[in-house]
Amino acid sequence: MDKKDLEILQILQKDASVPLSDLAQAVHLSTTPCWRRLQKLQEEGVIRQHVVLCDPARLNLGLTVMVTLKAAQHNEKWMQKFITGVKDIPEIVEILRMSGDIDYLLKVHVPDMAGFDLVYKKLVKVADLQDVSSSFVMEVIKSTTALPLDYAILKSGKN
Amino acid sequence: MDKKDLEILQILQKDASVPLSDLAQAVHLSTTPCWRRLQKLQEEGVIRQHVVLCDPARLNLGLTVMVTLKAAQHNEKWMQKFITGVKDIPEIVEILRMSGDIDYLLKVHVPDMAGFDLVYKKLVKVADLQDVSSSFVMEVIKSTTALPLDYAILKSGKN
DNA sequence: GGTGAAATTGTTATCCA
DNA sequence: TGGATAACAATTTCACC
Repeated sequence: MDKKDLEILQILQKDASVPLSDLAQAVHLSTTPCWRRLQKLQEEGVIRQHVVLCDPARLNLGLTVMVTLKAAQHNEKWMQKFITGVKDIPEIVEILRMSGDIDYLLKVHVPDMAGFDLVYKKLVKVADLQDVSSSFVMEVIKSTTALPLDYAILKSGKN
Repeated sequence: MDKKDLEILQILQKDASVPLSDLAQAVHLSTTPCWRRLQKLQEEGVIRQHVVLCDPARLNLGLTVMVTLKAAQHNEKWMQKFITGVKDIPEIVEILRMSGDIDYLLKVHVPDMAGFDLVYKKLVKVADLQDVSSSFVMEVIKSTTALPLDYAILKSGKN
């Protein structure tokens, strides 16, 4: 990976609908090498997915809730039960296992409080939980899928 | 928006690189009406962006940190200072203003602890903060940009 | 690695049911 | 609204630096 690859990623992380010809021009390349770089980035798994991002408000998802919880038991069996039970709930878009005081942090998209209550009830049925706590998102100040590229390890010294 | 629109979104939220002809076939339509629906979904702002998702690990972003913090002052001036200062830090990919005990929740991507410390120092310089607390992500169990579509309000009764 | 152009495939516009 | 076709633009492959 070199500087041009990062330039390509920078653009595509913001807008993947740009034609290859425009992308190539932006990184001062012709289409073929630019295309080959793209292929390589996908094969290597640097680029994982091509997706569209939807507006939660337009899909009647006006409420975002962050749920923190502790496991009732700390063993493999509990963890498996919890993960398999929670993973397929579509309203839960993110499940992070955390260090420190809290075991898991979940992000939940629902239309409203009533909708959240339904998900909450589903959640507590999955496995024994301790200290379930819900915080509601008042305002999304920033939200991006674009990762910082400044730390990527470059192969060639040519910048 | 009707059921076919949701089917289109369902597919594109997982993979936006499918050719229009395949997409059309999947929703039992020919390319033209499928294309028109896509255009409309974009114009209406249901589809916000077309992006590629990258693998943090491959970009040397091995550490994800969730930072919670309280404002030192609760006024518009402080908020403006905080937001403008934090928004442009590329390692901070998400800033949520929360209800309850904690004022803000941030998501930070960095290579390692040393990298986080640098961002942390940047962060505390921006504005006066109270109770800054960092939790480290041990494992990403689920992470998707695909929103649940079951709550969308359908215009036509034809399913 | 890079270029330019040909072959292939996908997208957009026009028109008709 | 949906479908067929044609015009257009894009991507992928190829032979050659």
